[in-house]
Amino acid sequence: MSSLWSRTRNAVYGEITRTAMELFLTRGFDATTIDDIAAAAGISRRSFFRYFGTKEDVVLGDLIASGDLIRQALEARPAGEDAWTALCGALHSVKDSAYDDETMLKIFRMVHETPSLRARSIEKHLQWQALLTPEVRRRLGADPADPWDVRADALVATVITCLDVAGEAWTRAGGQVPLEDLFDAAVDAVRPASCEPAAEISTGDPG
Amino acid sequence: MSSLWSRTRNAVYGEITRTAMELFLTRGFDATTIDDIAAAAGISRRSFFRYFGTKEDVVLGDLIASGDLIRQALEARPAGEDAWTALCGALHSVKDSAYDDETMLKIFRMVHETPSLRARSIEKHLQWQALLTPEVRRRLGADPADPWDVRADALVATVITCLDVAGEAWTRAGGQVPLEDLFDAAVDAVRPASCEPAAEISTGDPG
DNA sequence: TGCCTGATTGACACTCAGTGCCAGATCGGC
DNA sequence: GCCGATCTGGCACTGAGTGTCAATCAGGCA
Repeated sequence: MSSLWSRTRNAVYGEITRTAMELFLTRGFDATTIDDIAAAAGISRRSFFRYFGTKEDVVLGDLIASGDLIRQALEARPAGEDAWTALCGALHSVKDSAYDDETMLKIFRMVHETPSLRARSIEKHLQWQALLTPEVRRRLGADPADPWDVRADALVATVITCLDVAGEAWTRAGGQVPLEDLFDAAVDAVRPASCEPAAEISTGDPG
Repeated sequence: MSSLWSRTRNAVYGEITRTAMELFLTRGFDATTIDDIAAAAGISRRSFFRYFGTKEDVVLGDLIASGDLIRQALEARPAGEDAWTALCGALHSVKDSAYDDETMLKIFRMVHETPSLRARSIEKHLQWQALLTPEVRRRLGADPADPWDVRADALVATVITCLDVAGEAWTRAGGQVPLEDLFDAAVDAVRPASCEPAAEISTGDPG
């Protein structure tokens, strides 16, 4: 039952996020203390930590949630599709709305320029990797318990890294170029279209 | 002149590293405070921070130094070589000696299991990327100021990611397989040998 | 309506990382 | 032996994050 308790909790969660993001974007991430956030949101310092483990999680909280969406998108891909194509297709489903493009650009820049945020963002991406690897292993026909088989890990990590690179270039370019295009360019630089599908389960007729 | 001042400094630096690493590996990274390290090394708490910016830097201090070695190795690669091959070759020159394999395994595991260490390790790798990208851009013939060209960034980030994946697999496998082999396997999974050299400056005779 | 249980909250105290400041010691050159 | 530069230790401070405890409040039950 998600009655008053959890509804209140969600409301407070959203309120903290809104308040904190506004402070971050105006006076900067490091210059905003948790006392500032708590005071502005009308809660106690201690309560803040009951909603967010760290200050960084306020900014990157949605990231881990979208990791699960990507996993679902990956599993929904056609069964015969090779792992690389499926992975790229699934990553295309990352649409962090909830913010307009200009705000998104500010947030990206902030994450990019703040070491602790940058690091935590990458940690989240590592969690994505753990989420996606099993399905890729399955598609590659790899033994799930074989620690020597690095193919799936390499593929997943690479594609996510391409997304990172694209995001970085997107901020550098001031959001002038669609993120998708940059992602595609990064992916194509790593594995040109001329490449035949990497490791495939088999039985596939070429084409 | 690197006379007494810097010689003493280097000696103290090494002493702190040795002492701290011993504490880390016995009682754990998080369970070791900087006061512990300072006391064991016979210096003041304040002086510790004159040698290391953070506690993590004691463990990962050599990493940033090897970044420069990789850059040199990359620049020393044959001029005609395609960027991908040159990058992989340069990465092979990462040999963190100074520790035996068993100690190395413990350190890897510690870094892997400690979030703050993991994060900082990734930050260092980002610094590697910034170091290596210019040379790769040069090899690709990219405009140094063009923020839209993501090829070099994608290539560098991918190869470094492969090294990460290999390192992770190496710890999972208990160091049973040479790190180089795992790295090669990861690289080959991303871009099979059947691929033709990605983006090349040109004029190269095939071979 | 009144009570009980469980989850939430705020307040206080605490540890620890990291920084700024200042006085004293120490080395190198003169 | 003196002087400037550098290193050192000690002190105080901010800020993140945690443990604890009493007070509060929703919901179920008689």
